[in-house]
Amino acid sequence: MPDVDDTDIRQLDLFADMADETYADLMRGSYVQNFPPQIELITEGDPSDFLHIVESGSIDLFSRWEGRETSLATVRPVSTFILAATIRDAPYLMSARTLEKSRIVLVPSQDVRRAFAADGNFARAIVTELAQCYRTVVKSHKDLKLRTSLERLANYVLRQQKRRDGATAFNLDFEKRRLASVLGMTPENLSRAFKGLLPYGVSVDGTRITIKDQTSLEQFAKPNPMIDDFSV
Amino acid sequence: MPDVDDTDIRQLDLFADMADETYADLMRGSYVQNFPPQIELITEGDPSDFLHIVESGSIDLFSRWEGRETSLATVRPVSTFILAATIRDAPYLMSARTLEKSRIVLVPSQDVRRAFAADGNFARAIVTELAQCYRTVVKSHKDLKLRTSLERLANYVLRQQKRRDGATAFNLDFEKRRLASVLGMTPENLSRAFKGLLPYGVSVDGTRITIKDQTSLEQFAKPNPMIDDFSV
DNA sequence: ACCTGTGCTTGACTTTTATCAATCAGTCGA
DNA sequence: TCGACTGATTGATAAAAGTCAAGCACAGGT
Repeated sequence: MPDVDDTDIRQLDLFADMADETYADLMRGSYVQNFPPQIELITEGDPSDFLHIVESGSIDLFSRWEGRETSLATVRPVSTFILAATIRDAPYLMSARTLEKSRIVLVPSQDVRRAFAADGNFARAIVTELAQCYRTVVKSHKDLKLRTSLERLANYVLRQQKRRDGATAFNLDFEKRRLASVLGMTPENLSRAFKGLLPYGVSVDGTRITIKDQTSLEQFAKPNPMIDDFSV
Repeated sequence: MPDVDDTDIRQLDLFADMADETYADLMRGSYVQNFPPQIELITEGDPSDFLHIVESGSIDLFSRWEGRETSLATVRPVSTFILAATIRDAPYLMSARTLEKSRIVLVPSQDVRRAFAADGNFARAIVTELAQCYRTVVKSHKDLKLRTSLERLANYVLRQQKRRDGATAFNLDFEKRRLASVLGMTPENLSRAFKGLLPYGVSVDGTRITIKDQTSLEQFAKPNPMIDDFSV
């Protein structure tokens, strides 16, 4: 893998404690590729031939069924996706597409499984990563089942704000229709939901969100670490 | 752990390949307890002091938020729950209660983490288990986001039928209101949904489901292995 | 056999969410 | 500068799901 600056990758929790030899082994069969926006990298149901690592850009994980489609998550650098399918040697459960121009490292799944069997530290790192992924999905599942769309949006706004160190104004980092899909609603409804947050001091201008009344928003949203705190 | 017949447990994929010594170590600090029905074993947000293993009975994993409550999964013997919280040493994300009289093994989380660090085979077994759990939640998430409640019910019926080796009639194995909660709807709506399946040859008498027109039901439900096949 | 409680069902109604159609706003390229 | 396109918004309407209240059915205890 001569053309990849793999220092970032080596630093990932997943690989950091891996033996040098195993890491070199793993990277030997890997390759890097640049993809334009809106390219479908993998399709659910396909066999999991590669573990993917996003070096730059961003990836939409989504799923289709009977003509419907929903976004499940966004992957940002530097992290991996479809680890579970790779480990279980099972088909991908989600499809993935680039949202923007993205640089992806492709690691053959067979090599990952071999490294997993050979290197205890790697196996342990995978556990931590998977446990994290698992807990994240459980949280979104709770979000979806326990809250109305307005509540989901309110809490989403608060989570974003936290990511921006509490700024009272910030820009959404993706299209509204994708946000709608992630939150489990239609674009039309997202528009209306934003209006529904006006009484709680949230205003929207294009892609820019402004929180004018933090207290009021929090009182409405009732954020809960067991759903909203992605670090826990 | 003198009072537990642990042969079942030793057979679990999670422990099968573990070194004898590590296993003995792990079980030394564990204990078994019998619980009556409807006992809340753990509450979300609490620190994860024990890994739980269901020896007999059944467990409801659920979550509460602002007075609302939803069931997320049912755990049946012999298997573990809350593995992810234990491994990450993070608070439980779900609450758990006994549905019936249940026999539970409690393994101190610290011991599990120690065994995990010491025994590579155990670490690998945990990976497989977690990957499985993760994929299961992703599937229910897709079910919830991509389907209407009628479609979810139809596919649920088909999944149950599969579990009973394709029998055309079988009994639901839990209360309808809990089924409603699992499927993300109200009990009233579940009643109506069952009626909605009548045109597709599904009839319900109390707890007994009869499938009279398999083809018609499948045509409506459009089951998909990437959502409904729990073995994949 | 008869209460009594619990869970299930039903009907009427409300709220929430989706759909369809039209319009608007901003971007990009000719 | 002007279309042409794409995504966002709005309004009207419909469908889906939830709520509330009443009635029913069955099981368990007396």
